[in-house]
Amino acid sequence: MDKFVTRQRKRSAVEADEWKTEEPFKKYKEECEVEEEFLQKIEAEGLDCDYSLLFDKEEGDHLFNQLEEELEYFTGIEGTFLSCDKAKLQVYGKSYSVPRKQATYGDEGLMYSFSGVHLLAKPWTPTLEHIRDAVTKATGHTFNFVLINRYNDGHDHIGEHRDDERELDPACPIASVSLGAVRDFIFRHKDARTGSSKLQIKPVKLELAHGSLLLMNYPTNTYWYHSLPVRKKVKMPRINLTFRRIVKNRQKTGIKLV
DNA sequence: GCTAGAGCAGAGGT
DNA sequence: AACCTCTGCTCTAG
Repeated sequence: MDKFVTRQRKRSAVEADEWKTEEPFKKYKEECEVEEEFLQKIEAEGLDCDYSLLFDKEEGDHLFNQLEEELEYFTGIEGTFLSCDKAKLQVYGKSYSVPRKQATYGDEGLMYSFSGVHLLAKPWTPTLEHIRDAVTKATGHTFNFVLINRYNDGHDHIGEHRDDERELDPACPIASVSLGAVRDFIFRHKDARTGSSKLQIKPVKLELAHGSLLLMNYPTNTYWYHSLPVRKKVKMPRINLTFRRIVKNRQKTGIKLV
């Protein structure tokens, strides 16, 4: 009797029409911003995160626009650039387009690896340095690398995964900055993914707002998988920046560069 | 307030 | 770490 019915009655015919286009996103965002708390501790068994708003709307909008101009995303693997604007990935013997766009920036010579692909970091841009320094100021941690995922709309997503611990400094949290569309973000404990123990540990669901910072502290990444699921109602893009500290001598040896 | 169809979200197999 | 298929839930028009 819910919320939806009440909302429907309040709305005029004009508003109802707008609701079908971009309005829901704007209203949703406004609601979220009002309700947002400054700092939120998120805890569960082996999960330790801090959520806060790092940038207000105005600054977030500015940074988003700057990044849209500055960033160069990977469009292919093994040095082959495809006509399609998204990179391809081999999964179960089939080739798929990566359902998002990715870029890596950081200190000279650093590399990030996943699914057998090795991505060489591009040099920091002014905007990325600005965001990185803001995160350092807020957290007290320094970072030498950032992985950027751009989700064009609610169809773009990333499946459940953990970040590769072998090349990360475990003492340094992973700092995730969100700009643009609000998206759901889900943590699931590794033991809750199969069979009997499935019901014991519930997933932890968050909404990541425009300008927000999510700090994933140790040992979160050891026990919990995370994902950004499909949300078809979302029509706007989101840029996510995950700042990390990579330990050089633990890096896998690169065979392929992009 | 109820019902049925459409569309979406989540889980498992590949 | 991707898609496809199946199932069950929610939304919404009538």
